Amino acid sequence: MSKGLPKRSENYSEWYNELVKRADLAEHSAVKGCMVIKPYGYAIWEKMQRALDDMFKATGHQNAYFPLFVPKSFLEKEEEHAEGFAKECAVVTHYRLKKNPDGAGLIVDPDAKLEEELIVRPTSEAVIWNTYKGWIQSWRDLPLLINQWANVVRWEMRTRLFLRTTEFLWQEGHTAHATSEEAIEETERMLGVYATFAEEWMALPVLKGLKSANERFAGAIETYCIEALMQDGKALQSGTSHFLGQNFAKSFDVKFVNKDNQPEYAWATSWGVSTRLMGALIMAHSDDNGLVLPPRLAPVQTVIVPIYRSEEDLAVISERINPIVERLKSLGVSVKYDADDKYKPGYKFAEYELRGVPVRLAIGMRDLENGTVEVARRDTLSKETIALDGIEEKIVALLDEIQANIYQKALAFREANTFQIDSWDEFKVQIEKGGFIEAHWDGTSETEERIKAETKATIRLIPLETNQESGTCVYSGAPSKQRVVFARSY
RNA sequence: CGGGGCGUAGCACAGCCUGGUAGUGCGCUCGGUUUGGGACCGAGAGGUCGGAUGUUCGAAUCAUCUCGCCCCGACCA
Repeated sequence: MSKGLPKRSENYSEWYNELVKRADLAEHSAVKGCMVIKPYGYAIWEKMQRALDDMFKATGHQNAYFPLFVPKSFLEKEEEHAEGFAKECAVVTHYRLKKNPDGAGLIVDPDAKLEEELIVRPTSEAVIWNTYKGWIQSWRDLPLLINQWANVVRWEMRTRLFLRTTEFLWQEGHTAHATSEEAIEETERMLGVYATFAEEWMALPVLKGLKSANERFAGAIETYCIEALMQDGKALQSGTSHFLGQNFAKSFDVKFVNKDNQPEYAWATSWGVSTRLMGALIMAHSDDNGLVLPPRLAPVQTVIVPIYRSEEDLAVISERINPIVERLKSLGVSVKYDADDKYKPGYKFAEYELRGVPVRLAIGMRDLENGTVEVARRDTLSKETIALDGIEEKIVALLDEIQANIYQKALAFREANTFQIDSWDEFKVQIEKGGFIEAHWDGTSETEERIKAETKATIRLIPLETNQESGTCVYSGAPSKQRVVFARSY
């Protein structure tokens, strides 16, 4: 048992906040709304980055880097885009400080006012499409498939560690294509990459779909998304992929000459996932004892704790364990042998549990005599004593089993918390309990807004793969062609 | 922006109402005993009480102002 971690059932958000801090993932910084990602949390993010980056490269993308600052005039060019982000921009107005002539410290030098304000990027469409103007002339320059790993700033009113911070880390893909069809194909391809990553690496089942017009990215023709269900019954948008049409090409005058020697505007996509995925990972799997990490993203997949009374005992145990550590490493398992004398085994057990290490081995003199080892798995909290011989292969198999089990558990949770609702009364009752609600919707923004105003539920997505099933809108009673997914969300 | 809370040792907090030697737990240092689910004993080190001003013989404590952070809302691709 971990000391004093709040219970999910009693106060979910306090549980989340405490867990993030206690598991050493992140902490609040001295700067409002901004967090410090600590080494253990960053190690998980790095594993996510690595896996995603490999997937981007495998689908033909290259990394590049664009400026942190966006001149205000660039941001203004795409009107909807500008309007969508205007309310949450950090603005640089000066470039110099000076000694305070009236006292101690520094003041902003009034003589150092910028001619044009710079916006700290909330996203990079503007600066990137301004750049693409110089890169794209001919159909031969297309498709242009670029990704950037970066930080962005969105001045949200209220923040939460990982889920919504003023500054956050993400990747943003920005591609340019010769045809609408190609761009849509790209948009859908990257949504698929995100879904695959969520399911295979994060062990997080996600729904794929389209956003309604209200929820669409500012400046997009169509926004695709993946949505996951958290343990408190709220939805979390975990990734988005946008078909931007020719909006940005027109705003930034990015034209190419096609094979018929005719000028055309390029077609665009953008897609991103952020450190918010860390929040999804934490909330989807963890329990009242702490973090539960899927093995594929765990910085330490297996920890080995020796139990000993004397230095001599430890030497004997280490002699037996060291080759096992080497063998595990050669099998690609990230393993830590924790022979640190500073803490007792009980402390270590609790600590590794809190940090979500998938597999823990404990071995003492008693085991050495019996040729056994105690194997504890984090996902089920179960322990068993098994033969030490051949332990390496068993661990490799066990890690796979845990990865699959965590996914199945999350999937079962989502299925148990997905409801088809056909009456407004039932809708209002169910939304209080949480979960995904599949209901008919008449397709109008007005209805969507009224539902939101009355229940705080939003349309999370319009499913991509769905049985076309006609019905009547759960709110207005007007005809509907398919069910959409409602939920309260983060 | 509204509501609430907090700012005192590295961390978590008490003390404030009723002004008078700045405390407790964890952590840290040293010594010893311990080690199969967060060990114990002993001895130590460590604080401009967020900041400013005022009241007072005297302010962590009272008053005024101010800065900052957190939580709940509103907001949010």
